[in-house]
Amino acid sequence: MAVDELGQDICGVGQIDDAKIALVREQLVSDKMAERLAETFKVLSDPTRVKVVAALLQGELCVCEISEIVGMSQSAVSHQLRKLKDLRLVKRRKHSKMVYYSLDDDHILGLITQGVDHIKEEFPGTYGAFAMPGLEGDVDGRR
Amino acid sequence: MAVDELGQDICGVGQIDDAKIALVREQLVSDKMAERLAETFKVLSDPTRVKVVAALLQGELCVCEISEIVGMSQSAVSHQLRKLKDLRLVKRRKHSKMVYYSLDDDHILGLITQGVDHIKEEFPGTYGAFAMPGLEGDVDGRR
DNA sequence: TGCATATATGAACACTCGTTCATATATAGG
DNA sequence: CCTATATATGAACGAGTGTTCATATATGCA
Repeated sequence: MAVDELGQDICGVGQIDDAKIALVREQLVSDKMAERLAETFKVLSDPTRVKVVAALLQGELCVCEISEIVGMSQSAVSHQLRKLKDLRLVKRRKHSKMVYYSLDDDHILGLITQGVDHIKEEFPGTYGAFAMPGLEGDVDGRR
Repeated sequence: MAVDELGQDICGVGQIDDAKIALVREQLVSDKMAERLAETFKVLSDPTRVKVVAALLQGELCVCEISEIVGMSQSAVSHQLRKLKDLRLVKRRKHSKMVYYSLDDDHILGLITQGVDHIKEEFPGTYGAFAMPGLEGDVDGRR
């Protein structure tokens, strides 16, 4: 039976509890993976950064273009780009005075796509233009 | 040429700027979608919630089982389950005194899978057991 | 060299978040 | 009824976040 760290009974559902919990724990993500997954999702947990990433799905852009597109100050965008870069969602390319940012790998598109599909299923409705490569879904979220 | 709200030139890269920015903006996610995407990712941006979701990938669990599995207090888990439920990542089923939680739809597995693939590409290495359905990747992240 | 422009960054602020603690609600069993 | 158990929740605390503002760095051009 499952007991807590004080040795008291919890969740009195029978004697197979311990085995079940041990089994689930065995198959669970490691602490390190859970932490890195959380970090990765956290960097996409801000509307400004989502917009930046969505804009970059269409190709590389310099900082001031991104700033114009998402409607935020150059400083704010620069701070956010650093976070995206630290978590390796975007990479930089310098050319003369400008710095061009682009997506670092193609799992980013997959993450956004899964997120969009989830939202369209849970909150059906139209969300405006969203016809980026690989995301040409209709309003029902089917493709 | 792109100008800021004061009418000053920015990003002096030529006269096609305005058109490019307008084009990217047209294809951009809507404000509402960006907000909802950020909300969805935010709920996965905490290691405790990631572990809860990962545990539920193996099937439904009651609160005290989840509490045991992730090693957190019943209260903390209950608070987090509410957030997961508000964002419709999990759903509840009551039976006598217990409440059983399970994943709400199958995009959640997709989100975790994409996240894991991204992490295994950016930070190669072993992350312990992670052999949940659909996630039987080797240490290189290939399948 | 000197000035303008593109980007980065540190400090500071209001705001949000996750946990703990205490307590409330609900159900089962006597 | 009363007690025990499973879960939910409000308050409060420290920790962290995103923005703005001022300023620093770096590059291009005259």
